[in-house]
Amino acid sequence: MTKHQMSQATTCPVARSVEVIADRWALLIVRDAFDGVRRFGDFQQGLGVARSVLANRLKSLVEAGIFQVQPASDGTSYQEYVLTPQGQSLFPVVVALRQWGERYLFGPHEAHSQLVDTATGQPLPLMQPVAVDGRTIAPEQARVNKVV
Amino acid sequence: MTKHQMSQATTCPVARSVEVIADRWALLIVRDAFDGVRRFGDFQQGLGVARSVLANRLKSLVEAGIFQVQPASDGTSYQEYVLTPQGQSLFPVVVALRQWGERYLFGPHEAHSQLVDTATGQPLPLMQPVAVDGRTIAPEQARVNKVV
DNA sequence: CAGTATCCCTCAAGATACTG
DNA sequence: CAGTATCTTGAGGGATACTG
Repeated sequence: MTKHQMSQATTCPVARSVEVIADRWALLIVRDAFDGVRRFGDFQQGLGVARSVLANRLKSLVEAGIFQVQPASDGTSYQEYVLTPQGQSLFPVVVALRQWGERYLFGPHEAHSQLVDTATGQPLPLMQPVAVDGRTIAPEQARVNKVV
Repeated sequence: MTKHQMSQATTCPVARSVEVIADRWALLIVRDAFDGVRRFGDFQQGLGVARSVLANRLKSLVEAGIFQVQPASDGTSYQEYVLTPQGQSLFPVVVALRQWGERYLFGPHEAHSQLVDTATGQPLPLMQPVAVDGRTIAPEQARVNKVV
């Protein structure tokens, strides 16, 4: 089954999301965007990705509605890549990945980058599980892919 | 920069998580596991993935500590692949991907699979944002990748 | 049924050089 | 600086056949 056939067929939102953003670079580009990066060169330097690859990914992400291109804010004639509302809605995905990584992929005393509240400047531990209607839901209480 | 070099260098939890699970199949395998799938053949049939690919992915996921292999519960001599606690902790990631997909990758009347509360049998809309210390946090209030 | 082994092939990724 | 064009390489994925 090809990717395209799959995207036509699947009724699973997880699968569709995976097709769009679950690749090596897309999520890191989005992460950097949340950190304020907007320019091609800054993405490129920060990620260490080949220019051609970055150009392709950004194009895909624009087509997917995650980024939009707009004139540079500093008056130069270049472009900026900024998250659309749809792209900003990926925040919980990035946070969930971050929380999981912090918890399982680092040693107890190993340093890692942290989430910071831009209002207070304080680090946000952010270790609460996803909440449903004000209560916490554990994996055992739900089935992820039940078709109804 | 190779993948391995990257895994040694990065202090970003998002990047480490991406290395482990952000590929085309891994997250779908985890999704199916949350839906109760445990056997090789069931994963294979459900995903439509090549056997060899599935075997590789499952091996990687076991090595990463996301799945563990255990004797089949039905008395046959085969194995079952079940999520470890670390693997179950990917629940928020899968849910976040699901929510985003539901919201942006489906038409208003297009059917999709849903999350179901196994206790009540009711579908869970699950559209609340990630909570921090009991309050809701919006993307604008935080930086994802600030190193502190 | 549950994998493993093999072959083939496509595409993603990197490097480099070039253009506006 | 911000891309585009081109080439090469290698890993990932599919199909098939084989084994316990």
